[in-house]
Amino acid sequence: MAVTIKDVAKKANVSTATVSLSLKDDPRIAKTTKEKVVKIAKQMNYFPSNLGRALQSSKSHLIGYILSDVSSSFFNEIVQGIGEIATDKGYGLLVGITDGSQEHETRLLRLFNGKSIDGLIVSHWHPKSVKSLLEMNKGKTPIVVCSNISFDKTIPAVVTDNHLGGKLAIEHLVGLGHKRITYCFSDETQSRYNGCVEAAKQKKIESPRLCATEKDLISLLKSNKRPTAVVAFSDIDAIRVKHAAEKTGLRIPHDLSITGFDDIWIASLPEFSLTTIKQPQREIGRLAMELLLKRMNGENVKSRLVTPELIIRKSTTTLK
Amino acid sequence: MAVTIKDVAKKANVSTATVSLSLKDDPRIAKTTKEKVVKIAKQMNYFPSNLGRALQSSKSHLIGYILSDVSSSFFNEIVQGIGEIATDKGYGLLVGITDGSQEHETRLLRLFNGKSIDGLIVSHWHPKSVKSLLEMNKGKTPIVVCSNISFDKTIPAVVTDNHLGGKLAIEHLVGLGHKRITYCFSDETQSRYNGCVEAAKQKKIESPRLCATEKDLISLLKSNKRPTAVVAFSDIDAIRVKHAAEKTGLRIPHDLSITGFDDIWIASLPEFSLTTIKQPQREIGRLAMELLLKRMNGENVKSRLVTPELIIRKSTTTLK
DNA sequence: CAGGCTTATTAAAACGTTTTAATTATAGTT
DNA sequence: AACTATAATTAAAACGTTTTAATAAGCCTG
Repeated sequence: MAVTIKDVAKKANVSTATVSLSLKDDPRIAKTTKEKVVKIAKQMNYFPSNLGRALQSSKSHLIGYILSDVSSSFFNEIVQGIGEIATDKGYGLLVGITDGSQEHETRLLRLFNGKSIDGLIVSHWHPKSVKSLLEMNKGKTPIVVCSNISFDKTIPAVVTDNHLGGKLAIEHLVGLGHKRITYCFSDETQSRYNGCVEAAKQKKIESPRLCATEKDLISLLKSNKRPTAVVAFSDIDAIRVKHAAEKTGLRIPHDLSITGFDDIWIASLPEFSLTTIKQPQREIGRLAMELLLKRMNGENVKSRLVTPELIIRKSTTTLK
Repeated sequence: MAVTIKDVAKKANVSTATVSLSLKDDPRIAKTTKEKVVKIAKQMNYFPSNLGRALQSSKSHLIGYILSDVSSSFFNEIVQGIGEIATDKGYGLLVGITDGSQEHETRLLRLFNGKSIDGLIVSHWHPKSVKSLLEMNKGKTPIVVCSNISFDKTIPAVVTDNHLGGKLAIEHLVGLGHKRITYCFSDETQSRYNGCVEAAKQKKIESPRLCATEKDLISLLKSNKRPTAVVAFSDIDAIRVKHAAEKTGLRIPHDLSITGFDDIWIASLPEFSLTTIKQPQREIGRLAMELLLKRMNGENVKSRLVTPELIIRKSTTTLK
């Protein structure tokens, strides 16, 4: 089918070894033959098959990325960041999207293993997969976690400084005069929430209370000691908060200030104009890939915290 | 490193051929040995390397997907559809995101070629790539186009029936009493717009006029023969239209009805509540992958039109 | 000009599979 | 017991590379 190194060798009247060496400009072979071979190879439109190469070097030049079903644009940007660096360095990016179920994920892991990937980036994993992930990592397939806390201290992660993010949100709100603040909704890792708590302590306001569901929030908003501001876990959550507030007749930001997290694109639409803590998504992806490349290169790398940034829009205002 | 077929063969005291055959349950080899081999293989945690396999069969079990920089969630869903089927059938999904530039795209194509992909799905391409794409397709790498008209009649495409989509929008609006309708903004392939034109003719209203920019739209809206409804090319465009209308003091849907296209997730938010023509994104992805599989299997397949659906929300209303 | 260095090239093995054709073992007939 | 048919197993080649160690060719040097 495709033209192989043998074809080139035959045409050039040399051995395949000579072709191989010539093509990587090895000093051992004579300049004149090198030129001849290179010319012929180009002429025949020869490209080395990665299959042969991979087999021989046991390097597939493939890296895997696992994320779970996400419709939000957040991970889109991350994939793009990873892909940029990967393509740049000649790596193919194998993406696997799980639905979060374990079977799906094991299947994916198997598939990746079968493809002999050289490295793996994960943004999501099932608790039951941890053992096999750890095994891969011990073996020949280094792993880095992207935009999530790591499942094991030996696996480096690239993640936003969520603690700082939480602090930024609280400091902003306190600066506007808010003293009673609620945190919505979930925060599995607690780090954003913890940042809020710490900042609240520093600013000497009462610790933000956690609110897990819309229903809880609504009854809270109807009570007479209702919060004047909400820190939401994400922009999506912020929108949920907005809807809940509006349902109880509260106006944003007049009656309730809201901050989001992420700065996904809709946050800037006038309908929301969300004050939010921006994460540099694309950069996170690029960084994760760069770290992985280093690990694949045998270097020892540390986790990286990336700095979030407060974006002030119109969903927060001074307390009257 | 990893356990190979030879290791298994040695341990089981048989040849590699026997192992290979046993593992695929070939009738030629005796039940008892088969069982022994399978047990040992499982025990040693042996998985055949796809590299060796691919080399020998010249099938990499990898398929490529090329899309251009998209932040919208639209293609996210498509990737997911493709990925579902691919993983299901044991194929790895190699995704390449281009920025639309030709260099980037040729680089990607090279990369994919090097990885010996078995098939390719494209949602976007640069005109200059057409030649190499056609070459691949002639060769051993079938191509299908996904969610875009095909660049060549020999390449099957999976795409929404845009013409019908346009018609649905117009028919809905005419049903509400609208007679003067504008189409915003772009429509490279014209098929949605053409659908509108045809429906307008059938319904005997004046042909919708095309409006290319916000500026044009705003002056149109300010004129005394302003449209009472707008058909937007996409949901994103619909939002742009909404913003432009609001800028001129018009209220949606009272003063202006708007229809979108796609039904991306934000369309259903109360802030927009967009009447729109829904495309089954995930389904499109799955279909594209299925078609590709067939082509890879040597079957001859035809392009597929998928049927869009009118979703009525609150951005359209009867003409007073 | 025999022996010793370089320099340039190549044969052959290796990577992990699958597959074809050949070999060996087993059982079944006379 | 000799032969054949059948069943079970395997040796070896092939896929496309890279790399190591060996060979060949050329040039000095004494």
